Amino acid sequence: MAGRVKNGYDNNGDKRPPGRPRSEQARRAILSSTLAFLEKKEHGFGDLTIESVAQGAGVGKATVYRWWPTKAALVADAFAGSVTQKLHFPDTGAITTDMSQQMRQLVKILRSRRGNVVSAILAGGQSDPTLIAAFRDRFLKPRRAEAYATLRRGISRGELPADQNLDLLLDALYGPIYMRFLIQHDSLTPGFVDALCDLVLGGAVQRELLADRKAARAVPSE
Amino acid sequence: MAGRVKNGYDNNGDKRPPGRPRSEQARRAILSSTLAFLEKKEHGFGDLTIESVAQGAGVGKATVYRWWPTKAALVADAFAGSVTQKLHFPDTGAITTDMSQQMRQLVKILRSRRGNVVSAILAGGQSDPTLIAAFRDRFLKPRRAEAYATLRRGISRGELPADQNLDLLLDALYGPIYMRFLIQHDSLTPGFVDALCDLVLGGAVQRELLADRKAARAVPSE
Amino acid sequence: MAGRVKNGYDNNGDKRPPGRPRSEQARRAILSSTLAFLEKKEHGFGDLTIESVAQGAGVGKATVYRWWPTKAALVADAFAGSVTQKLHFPDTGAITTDMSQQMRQLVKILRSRRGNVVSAILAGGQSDPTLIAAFRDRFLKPRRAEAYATLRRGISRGELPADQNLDLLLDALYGPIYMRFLIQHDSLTPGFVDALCDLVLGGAVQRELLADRKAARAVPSE
Amino acid sequence: MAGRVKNGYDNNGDKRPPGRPRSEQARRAILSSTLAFLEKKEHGFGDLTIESVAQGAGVGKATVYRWWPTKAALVADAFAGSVTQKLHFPDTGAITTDMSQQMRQLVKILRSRRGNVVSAILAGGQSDPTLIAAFRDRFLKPRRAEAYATLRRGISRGELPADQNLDLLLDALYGPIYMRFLIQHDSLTPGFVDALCDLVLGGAVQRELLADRKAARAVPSE
DNA sequence: CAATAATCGAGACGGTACGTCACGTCTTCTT
DNA sequence: AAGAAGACGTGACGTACCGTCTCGATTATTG
Repeated sequence: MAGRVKNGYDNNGDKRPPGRPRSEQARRAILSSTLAFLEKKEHGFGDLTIESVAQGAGVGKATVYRWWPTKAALVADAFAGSVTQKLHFPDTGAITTDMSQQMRQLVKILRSRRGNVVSAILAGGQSDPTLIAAFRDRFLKPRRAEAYATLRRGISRGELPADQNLDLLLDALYGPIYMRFLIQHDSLTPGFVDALCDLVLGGAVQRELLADRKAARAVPSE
Repeated sequence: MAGRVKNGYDNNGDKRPPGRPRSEQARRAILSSTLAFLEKKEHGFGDLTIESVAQGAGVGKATVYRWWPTKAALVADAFAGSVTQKLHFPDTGAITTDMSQQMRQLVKILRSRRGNVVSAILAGGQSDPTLIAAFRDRFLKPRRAEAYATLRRGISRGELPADQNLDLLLDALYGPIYMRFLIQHDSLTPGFVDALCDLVLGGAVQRELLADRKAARAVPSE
Repeated sequence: MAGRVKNGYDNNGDKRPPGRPRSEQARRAILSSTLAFLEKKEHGFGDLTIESVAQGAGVGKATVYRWWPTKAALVADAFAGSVTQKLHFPDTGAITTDMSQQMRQLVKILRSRRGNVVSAILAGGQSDPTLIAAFRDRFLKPRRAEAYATLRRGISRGELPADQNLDLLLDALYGPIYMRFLIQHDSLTPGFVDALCDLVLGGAVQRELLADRKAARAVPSE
Repeated sequence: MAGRVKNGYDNNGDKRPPGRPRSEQARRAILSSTLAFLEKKEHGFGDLTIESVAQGAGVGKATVYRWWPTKAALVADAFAGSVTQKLHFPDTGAITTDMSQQMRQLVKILRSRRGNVVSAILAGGQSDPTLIAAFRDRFLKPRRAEAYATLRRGISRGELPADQNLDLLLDALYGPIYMRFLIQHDSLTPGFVDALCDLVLGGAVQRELLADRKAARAVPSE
């Protein structure tokens, strides 16, 4: 988003503007330098300085400012570029395993150095709305789209009720992960992910079974 | 406990240290100034400057530094002092309403100006472990203790299975709230809280009922 | 020479260093601001703050610190730049008038606002060796060189003995001026200067006459 | 002077004020601490802090402020109390030796650690008139009084002309010493003192001889 | 092939807040 | 009352980055 239009990378017409073209090498060095900084455990969004990014990239400060209007835009770009990592939703035939496998991947990322970048963005986003918006738009939304598809598969399989509120369900699944990630009051393990899936999806699934049963019971009595 | 021991307010011996005693008025003014700053919507933890806190409190900068080693310690103290607010768990006889009523109170606080302080602490805590620890110790833990009691009431009433993992259950309940609060991808309404309680607790409750049923079914036919 | 080499004004090579060149305007504003401050009667070296110099020059504090490592170096530079003023030794044909005329000029300067700068340097120099060294090198030595020439003219004219210790003679002439200037126990007037010249140079001159006389007497009559 | 009247040491009436009497021990400790600080080569008047004086004396800051209104008053008192040292004018029968012997003593003091206190006072005095006044009144004047007597002895002995301006003569003798002491452009040795005395007093003495000679010549031959 | 134009690095610029230090005043308990 | 201890509001210290600017050098397209 930020810096995108200005960057001119969408300018896929055949006309190039005059003058020296933007240095792709500098751009990459800047984003790498930003990520490298944020991935260090002792650093947060607030500690990141444009000065150090520029120096770390071997680049003039003005080159950073020329392409990214704010620190948030820079960090958002750097983060977005780093999420090439697949957070895939498999199709195992069971909604609980579909979800838990993807959630395990997320947890793995959050616990890696890359997780530091996420916490930096979420932290910085608390005082910079554009940053949290970037996280939502570039990271959360694309994955939610996939998640919806996965859940709908579950519905069509009859594992979930058709009227299930999917947003609520997804928040019930991912909210605890982000909470433990940010507040660190308890361990963020694969085991936790599985138990969480069982609890939340189990609830929904069983509700379905109960409903079936209720419908069945409506005929003869018990 | 940042600032706590140094503050000497635990010094419950009968001997006062020599020298001019600490100004209780200055202390209060500083904490108030800090809260007042953080409660403004446009401000976050990163925007808070000791300089402005001191000026807002009509106090010298050195007086702030004398008692709080870091900005984080100051904010943690200010926050802790502000949570005299009741976040009560009622005893309505039904676990779902007990929980949802308290969660609605939490949501109300998060959506108030006080919520800004919470987000500032959670944000600041991402790069300052003492700050997030302060949040856990002074806010989260005391409330969790109450929540355990409430949930155990539910177990003794037979609403929840005795082997239910309470930490998991609480994270499933509160995680989604914190997630929506911090990422703001969806609305944080009382209705959301109720639906969330139904989903999560309903899951646990129904599992219980199912188990009963299964036990019952074990005897005659199906 | 404090600040000189770093200033890069001696860089008479043809290559300019990279980056934005130093602002000549800022440099001048800073030195002027410094002089203006010190020339006020109520101010001394100890009262001079970098903060006020910067503000008075309409310049950031960092710009001052970038080029002058200490307050002393700044004051020394400011003073050196201000001594374009002529302190000329005339050639009147008589050593006493040559010296007294220049000394009267010095006294005039010391009694002017510029004198405050001198006292500030001499005062500051008591705890900062580089400052007193700057005064010696940039002010005292150049003038002493001229004074030597003037005195040697007197020797060649036969007004002074050839073996006269010139350093001693100059201290005997200027020491009392600086003493009255700094201790202010007595008035620093042109009349004082003349009487001083008569006393000190008269002593040397008369010694010469006496010696001549003695030599003459060695023959017979007068 | 400063602090004297307030000190109440002149209060030789028989009535003592009620309450705890002033601690003589504290007073001495404060003055010693002050001198000890100023005698260190790296310290000047500007570096002296009341805080360090108090701490060095094992005394509360308020005790210093209670008795000395300014840093200058404190330093002046400390210095005055330290000049118990004899700077005696001997009576050797010859004006030149009388003076040079005392001047050698002065030079010795200036070159000792005590000299640092003198330079601190003269430096501080450049921006604090009360400090330089204290130096004049408590140190310079008493010694000048003795010097006048010594010089008048010389006049009565016929070594100096009766109309000699004594203030001028004394400044011609001491000015060069203070100049070399403060500007440090040349060595401050006993040899320098002797040569200086010869030059200045010799001038006066020879002028006297010449005058005699002229008077004699007024009759006939030689 | 020169002229033009936008980029690059470097780094100085006027600012603002940092965290420290000493100021001179005050408030407490002890002597 | 004077003492020590030490907290108080104040203000300058020297440092670090901010975001902007001005350089010479570089690298493209255009005339």
